[in-house]
Amino acid sequence: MFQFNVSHFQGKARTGRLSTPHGEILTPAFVPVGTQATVKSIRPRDLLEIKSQLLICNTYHLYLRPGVDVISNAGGLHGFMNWKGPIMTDSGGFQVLSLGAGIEHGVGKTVKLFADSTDDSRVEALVDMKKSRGEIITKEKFCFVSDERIIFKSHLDGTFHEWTPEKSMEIQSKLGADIVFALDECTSPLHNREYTEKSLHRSHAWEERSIVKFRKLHNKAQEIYGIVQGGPYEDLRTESTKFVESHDFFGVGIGGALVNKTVMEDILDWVSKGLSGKKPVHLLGIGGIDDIFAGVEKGVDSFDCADPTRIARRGDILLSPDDGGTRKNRWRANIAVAEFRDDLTPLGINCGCPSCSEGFSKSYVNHLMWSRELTGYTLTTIHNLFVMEKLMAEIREGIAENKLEKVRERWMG
RNA sequence: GCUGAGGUGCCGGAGUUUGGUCAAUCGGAACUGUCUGUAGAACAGUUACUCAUUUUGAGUUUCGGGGGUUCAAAUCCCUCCCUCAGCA
Repeated sequence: MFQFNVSHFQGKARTGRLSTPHGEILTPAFVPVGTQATVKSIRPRDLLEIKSQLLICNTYHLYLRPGVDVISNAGGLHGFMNWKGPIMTDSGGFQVLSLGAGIEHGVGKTVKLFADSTDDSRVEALVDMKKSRGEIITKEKFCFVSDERIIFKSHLDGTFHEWTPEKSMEIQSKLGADIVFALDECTSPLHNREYTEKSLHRSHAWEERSIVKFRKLHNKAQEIYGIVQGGPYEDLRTESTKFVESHDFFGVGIGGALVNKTVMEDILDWVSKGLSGKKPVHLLGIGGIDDIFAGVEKGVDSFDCADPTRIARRGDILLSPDDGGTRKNRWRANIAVAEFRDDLTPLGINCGCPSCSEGFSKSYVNHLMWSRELTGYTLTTIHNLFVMEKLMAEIREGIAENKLEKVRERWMG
């Protein structure tokens, strides 16, 4: 049922086919984020129309609401959300960061660090600086970690929930995604070497418990990815890659990789050296257009990212090179600003996405955004995901024809 | 023409009774920035001018126009203009 076959290589970049019980995924693939069993503001039929192949939903959010049994009784996520294609579920590991140290450190998973940020003294100096400016501390954490378990404090109602790797597996089994992730701890870019190393070994222990539990569940309709952690430290990344490769994981996830752009490329480089090449590789949570090229060229097969759908709801539309997207403008334009109020051209003049080909103008979407009208979010979300799919299709074709550099040149300049 | 109610920053709208802590509460809007396994249809900052600046800052011109009282006026007095409602 599960298979991963590479059909072409160009260097480390590769294109292939990932087979799951709910369909095949052409790789490299972009994975829209559907945290709460919906890609916000659009329907499964919209996803089909723009040729999205695989979604990622979030175990933590769905466990809290509507609850695992509701989804299980509906026939799992596929039945519940009426998306018949492949799905992956995150394990809750990211919430360890986003609800825990992320709040404590006052950062998301990215932070503008120095190029040589593997130097702990400089990272700690940055932490001190952020503390002195009052950018750190302040808010209460929602997630607490120990070797044995995670304790979440629900962001919805404040109730406490204990999670173990075993529990994450049980929940993910009931949710019924095609691909599940082992429970890990995603570390903050502001964690030091000592903590990151300790955390890595804890993640490995959790991942071992995850796979033992997962195999015991004998759920043939699912497969599991392990996750490489290790922060910005080469030896830890190498060790972690070896760990995931040598265990019975179907695929490899790379987590916590976007410390900053420079370090991310280093991390991808270190990890790619340790990969056997047989397992599909998913880069967790990263999907900037430049990041995707960086990942593909190191052998990454799939990317999920909340950014295209999130910025869509703010009025930022993605621009392919056909519509003036460049590295300089970060392939985007904000359609909600006043200068577009009278612009009757489509969002992307040369786009061809459902929103643009139906003729919805910048002026109209500007008005919808300005008025907070829901249709606006739908139109921009469809547009942005379409641009991502256009990018991925070009990348796949580029690799197949040994001209990836031309695709890169077209998008990156 | 009479009577009454008003004229405040991009807009709406506080503040005027008890002059100072008012470059002016609050809301909207705009602009800028942030955003990458979604506590996110979010958040932060800016929105009179000049200088200084890591911060606290200093100065100038502002609350319909003009004049006055006062150490000090969006707030008090005089006068003019304008808007709205009712009555002629």
